[in-house]
Amino acid sequence: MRPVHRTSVSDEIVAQITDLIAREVLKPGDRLPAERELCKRFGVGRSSLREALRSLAMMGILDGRVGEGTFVCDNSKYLEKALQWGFALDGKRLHDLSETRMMLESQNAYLAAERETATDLEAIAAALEGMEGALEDWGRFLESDLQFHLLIAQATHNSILYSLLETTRNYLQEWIKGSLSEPSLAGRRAELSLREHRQILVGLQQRDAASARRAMAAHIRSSSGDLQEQVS
Amino acid sequence: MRPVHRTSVSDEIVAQITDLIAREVLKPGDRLPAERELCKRFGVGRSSLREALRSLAMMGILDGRVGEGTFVCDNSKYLEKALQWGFALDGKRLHDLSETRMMLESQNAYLAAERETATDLEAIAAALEGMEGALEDWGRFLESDLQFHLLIAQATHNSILYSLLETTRNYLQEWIKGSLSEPSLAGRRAELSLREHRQILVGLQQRDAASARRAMAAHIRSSSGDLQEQVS
DNA sequence: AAATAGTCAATGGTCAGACCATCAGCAAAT
DNA sequence: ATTTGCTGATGGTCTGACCATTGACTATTT
Repeated sequence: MRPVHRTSVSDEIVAQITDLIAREVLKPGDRLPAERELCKRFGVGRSSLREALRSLAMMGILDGRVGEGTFVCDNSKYLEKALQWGFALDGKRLHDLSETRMMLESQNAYLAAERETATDLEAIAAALEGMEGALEDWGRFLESDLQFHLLIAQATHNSILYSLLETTRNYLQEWIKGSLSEPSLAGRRAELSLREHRQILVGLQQRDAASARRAMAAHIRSSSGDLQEQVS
Repeated sequence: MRPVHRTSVSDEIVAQITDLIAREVLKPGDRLPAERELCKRFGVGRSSLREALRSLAMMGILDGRVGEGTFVCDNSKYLEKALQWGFALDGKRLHDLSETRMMLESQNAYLAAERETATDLEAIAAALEGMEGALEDWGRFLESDLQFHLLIAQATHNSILYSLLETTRNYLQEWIKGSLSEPSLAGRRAELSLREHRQILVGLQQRDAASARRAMAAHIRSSSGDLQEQVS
């Protein structure tokens, strides 16, 4: 004898729909049949169907619009949305997250240097210019800073690494913004950041992967150091 | 004028419950009030409440058991569950995943060598012995293999890195099992694997982080190489 | 002819009530 | 002390209803 297979109706519906999306029978932007129609097709009640649809909507896979219908969301947001649930952000987690980011950023710089296209480089350089032009505006400066790092991740042409970095950065971003809000420190930090970013860009432009990684690691280390001080 | 704030009932409930968990008012293992009771407290219908609970259950945050109640799941499963949704596993994704794993495993070996406790080392060594004793049983061999890698991740004492590796491994595990099912290749692979694992363990035992990382990278490279051949 | 206002059917969002299978706990029977 | 059967509570599911929103269509006005 073996444990019997217990399956709930809504779980099955979720599985079927995700399968349809994975097999590209349903593509991003597509409209699903109306709920009452789906009930008949699946042979289930509307409650169970809605519990499935709502779960998928909460995960960023589907999007229900009153009076219009239910649509398949853009794929690229899956991982990010999914990751948003699951962090309780205690002190230890924050440290772990910081460490994970360090590792992601360094390796991304390395891979980016190997794989970047001319377009990638131009965009990264533009982000750096944006930082230089926003030395007086801390908010805009941070925005360009974030862009710089995300563009490097994009240059790895690895969608998973990009998603992971995007998520970890998003979590840390608010914290960074808050911790470095003191004007005196912000000025020093901005200049330092700028120098470090230039180093990274040099490494990327020369397509020197090891150098790019080293520069990125140094930058994160110095940046994290300032943050740690603020907190501890 | 500005766009009005549109919020759905179940979204609000999800937000409230996750907030309660984040603030540790609800701790893992705790039992929530019965659904009909929660309806009264939130002042909503049972459908909306259930859509919220079901979404949280699907994300691995809650667990509903018939006749018993709804319980808060163990925190550590958040990330894993969350990551399960969001992969469509096409060819490119598989490559990206493989590359991400390479990076995680290498860095984990490095960090583990720096932070591992005596207990960690014993467990890792035990897993290696398990592999040696299962050379004739491919299934058990792979099981010990997986354990070996997970224990190293655990030795980093970074919960996020552990979760990430666990997830990527889980995705690749089935693929590994299927691809290396040919008996002839399996034997060669097992012996090679064993030698490489011993190298890693030596690095860990000497607490030589750089050496451990190098050995792990070599192992993953050789292992991935065999897999790539099988697929391409 | 064009722009505006009104109508209407379809849709997702919500609610209330009902029934079922399952489980924990307890009492009665063995 | 163990087993059996009962019972109430619970999550899982179904049904039918009502509401607010949306978009297409129609009638009205300019």
